[in-house]
Amino acid sequence: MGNDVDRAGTPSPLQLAKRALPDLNGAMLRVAEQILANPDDVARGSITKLAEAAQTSAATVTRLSTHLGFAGYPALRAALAMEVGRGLEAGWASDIGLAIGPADPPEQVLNVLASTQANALRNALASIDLNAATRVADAIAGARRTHIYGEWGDAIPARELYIRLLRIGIPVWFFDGPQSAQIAGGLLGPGDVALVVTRSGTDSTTLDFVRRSSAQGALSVAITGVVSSPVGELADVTFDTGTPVGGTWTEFFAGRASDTLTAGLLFVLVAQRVPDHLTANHPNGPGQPVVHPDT
Amino acid sequence: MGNDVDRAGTPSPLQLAKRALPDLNGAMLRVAEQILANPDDVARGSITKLAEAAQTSAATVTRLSTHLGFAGYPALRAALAMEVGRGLEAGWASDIGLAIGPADPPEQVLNVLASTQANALRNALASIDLNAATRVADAIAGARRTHIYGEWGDAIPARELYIRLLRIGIPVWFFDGPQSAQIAGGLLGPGDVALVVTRSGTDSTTLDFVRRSSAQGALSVAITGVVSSPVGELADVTFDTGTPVGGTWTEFFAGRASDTLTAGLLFVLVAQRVPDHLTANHPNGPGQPVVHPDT
DNA sequence: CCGGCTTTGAAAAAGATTTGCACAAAGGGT
DNA sequence: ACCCTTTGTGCAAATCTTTTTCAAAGCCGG
Repeated sequence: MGNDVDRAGTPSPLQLAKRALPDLNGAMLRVAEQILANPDDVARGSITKLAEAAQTSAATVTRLSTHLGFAGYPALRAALAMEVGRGLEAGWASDIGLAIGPADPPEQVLNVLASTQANALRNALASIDLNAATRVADAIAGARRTHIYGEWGDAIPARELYIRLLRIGIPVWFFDGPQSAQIAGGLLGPGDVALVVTRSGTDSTTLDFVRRSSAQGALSVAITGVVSSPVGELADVTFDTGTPVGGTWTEFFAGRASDTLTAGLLFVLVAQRVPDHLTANHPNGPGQPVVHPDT
Repeated sequence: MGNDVDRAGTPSPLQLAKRALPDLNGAMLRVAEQILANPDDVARGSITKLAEAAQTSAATVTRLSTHLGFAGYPALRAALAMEVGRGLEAGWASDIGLAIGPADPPEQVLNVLASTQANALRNALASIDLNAATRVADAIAGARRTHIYGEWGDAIPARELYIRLLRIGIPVWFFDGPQSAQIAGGLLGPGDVALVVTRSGTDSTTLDFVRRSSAQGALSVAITGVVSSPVGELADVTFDTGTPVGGTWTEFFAGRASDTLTAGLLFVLVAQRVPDHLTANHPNGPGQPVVHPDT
């Protein structure tokens, strides 16, 4: 997924300029230096602005552009703008690891929350086992019963998945709490699915539910941040959401985001396997999305 | 709302175009669709190429550019190029308009889900009014009662905020359903806070709750995707989460992500205002996060 | 000091972008 | 039904940007 970015069409103007630097002198050198000094302004401005900044004529800028291998100045500028955009994205998501403190200003809190979660999404993208997801979606789509279990905060993505599946006609139930774990586990049988969300993978009642479900012959599925945790040993399928557990705010929000993404993927895959008549007559109209915005 | 802009740097042309889509028709609509369809080509081409592709004149393209809030076509093109660059860096397509189809392979589903939500986070980053967030956090931290209301899918971020605030000792309750709307609204008084999550901003029972709460003198707060909706008129504070409502899967997931981010921000700001003794003795240890990972 | 070579900027030419204007279509009030 | 305002559109002129052309200026080995 995330690889291959580099040779995606346009070459990097900054690298080209830097590499050409030793071979340049005079006016062209000044232009190249301007580009390297503040690519952001160059990407937004015109050729005359750049020429003035480099104390030369527009003709020289055009010459440098073709010298670097571009079709002309507009081509260089476009490539430059894209590279600047890449830099923005990279810088934006690199705030991770930054903890939120009690005295941080709102602006920083929001920034860290957003970038942390975006980064968590990217990690999840690389970590989620798609074959397993396909297998689980098949199982849920064909199951007599699907029971979803999640405690406290883990109930958030669990419940979200529950109401979404419910909406498209899947025989699904949501449970939490120790008594529920016993009852819900006992009700399942072969061909059924038991799905739990547990960030730490160690919650005892959640493990109890998994154990009972497996004993009844159901397929047990866990969404967790720690594959090597007890739930990873017990469950038939364990999803690594790509974000390990941690004690800081940032890790905590990141974990929730990645769990939610995993649950969202499972929902879409199940929805794709549901007969049209169950999903077609929603307010969005047939042919349109298989899910109502309210879900 | 006037604050934003700075945090996000250049505004996202794709997002702006998509948002303006419903208000457009004829030639301008065709231009906007072209931009959304292949931003990559547009970022590299000239105004006349785009005009031809949209079967219109260059003048119309200029008009659309200014209509979207840019200084002119070059400004739009530069911003577009940067956004395309961001997408390249992140390893996913910058296609905001991409929808999930019933037959898409799991790999693509996951990719679109993740990229859509990441984009939504960035949009939320630019849209959320931090002054309003500070004001609401102050109100919740000092309120006698805080009531949170959300129906169906909107209950997900609402309930998440509820259990988090509950965990740190805030006198908070969660409600949904018509009867609850009446009762919960009537219980509030001056100095209290009524907070609703409503993606569309039009749900009648949610509006009922807001109306009753305001009548009792409570501060009413709405997290929504449509500021110009009924709830935007009624509520004292309305948060624009940066993702408008829409009927496609991608817009739907994006909306949830941006609402959740907004709710997360509010939680952190409230937690910062809570006395240490309520948050210090958690398993994470004092000095460390104010919230337990389970929350 | 001279001729060939390269580099450079000025200016013309070509192209891109904006603006002014007239016209046509759509909606609203009488 | 009529007129009037409003809005959107394309054409064409005007402005700005970009490329190309061309001559002048600097450099270097004879």
